[in-house]
Amino acid sequence: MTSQMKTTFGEYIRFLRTEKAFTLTQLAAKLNLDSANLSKIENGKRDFDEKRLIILAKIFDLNLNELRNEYITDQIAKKIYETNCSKQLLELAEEKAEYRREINKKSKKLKTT
Amino acid sequence: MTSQMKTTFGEYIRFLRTEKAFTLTQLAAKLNLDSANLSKIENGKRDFDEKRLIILAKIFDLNLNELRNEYITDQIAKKIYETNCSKQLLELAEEKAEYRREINKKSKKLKTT
DNA sequence: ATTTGACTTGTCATTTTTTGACAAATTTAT
DNA sequence: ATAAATTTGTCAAAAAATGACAAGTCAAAT
Repeated sequence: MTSQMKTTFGEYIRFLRTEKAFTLTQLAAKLNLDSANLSKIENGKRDFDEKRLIILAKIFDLNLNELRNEYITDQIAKKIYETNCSKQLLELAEEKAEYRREINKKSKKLKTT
Repeated sequence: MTSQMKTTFGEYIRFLRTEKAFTLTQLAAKLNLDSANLSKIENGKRDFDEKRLIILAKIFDLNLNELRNEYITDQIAKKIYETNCSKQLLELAEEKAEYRREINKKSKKLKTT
């Protein structure tokens, strides 16, 4: 499995966990989480808290940035899925994101002036 | 201004409002909203509640589906912007959304079996 | 210069959503 | 059959979003 795979983040955690033959309870403890809730996370019934990415990276010796990429792409995928956003609309969304970046640039300039 | 423009949803509402020469107070009343909060919405400091899309469409005589598209692309753009998601990662996100759709299809099949 | 109207900003209580925790049920492996 | 692992349901607590109102700025009109 490469660092960028097309699964949910929950499934990815499960993959990492089973690969190292941890039980839910074991991994949950490391993550300072209840095993029941970790189960829900792996099954996509709850979100993994972004704050725990750091420790998750440490546990499995992963590059934090790559892990974060896994995470944010999952977050956005979830939103795309939930909103039933077509590819065409997604392109528009990307342009709108670009527009937001432009606005931000400009407002930063104003602040320093 | 076409139905699909590259602005924020807040700016779009402001455009619609000023086009019809409504004051914040007037439009807010129609939307059953406080004018102060509508101001925040237009200035991107609060989100527009999806539930109000229906009435917004009525007020400005817009196609609800197109308006909804404006809305969801804005929502996703916001997420892309906030997470600093690159175009490359966005493609991955789209694939992951596709994956979620696949999963969903399969789970529906199981239910009917 | 004061008043008026439109808009913005800050704050806070309320509501809604998310999370953590625990108990109970189900599944899996031995 | 038993034990361990996992899943599911529930509920209180924490966190985030929303509604409401007061106080502020700003511009135009008087």
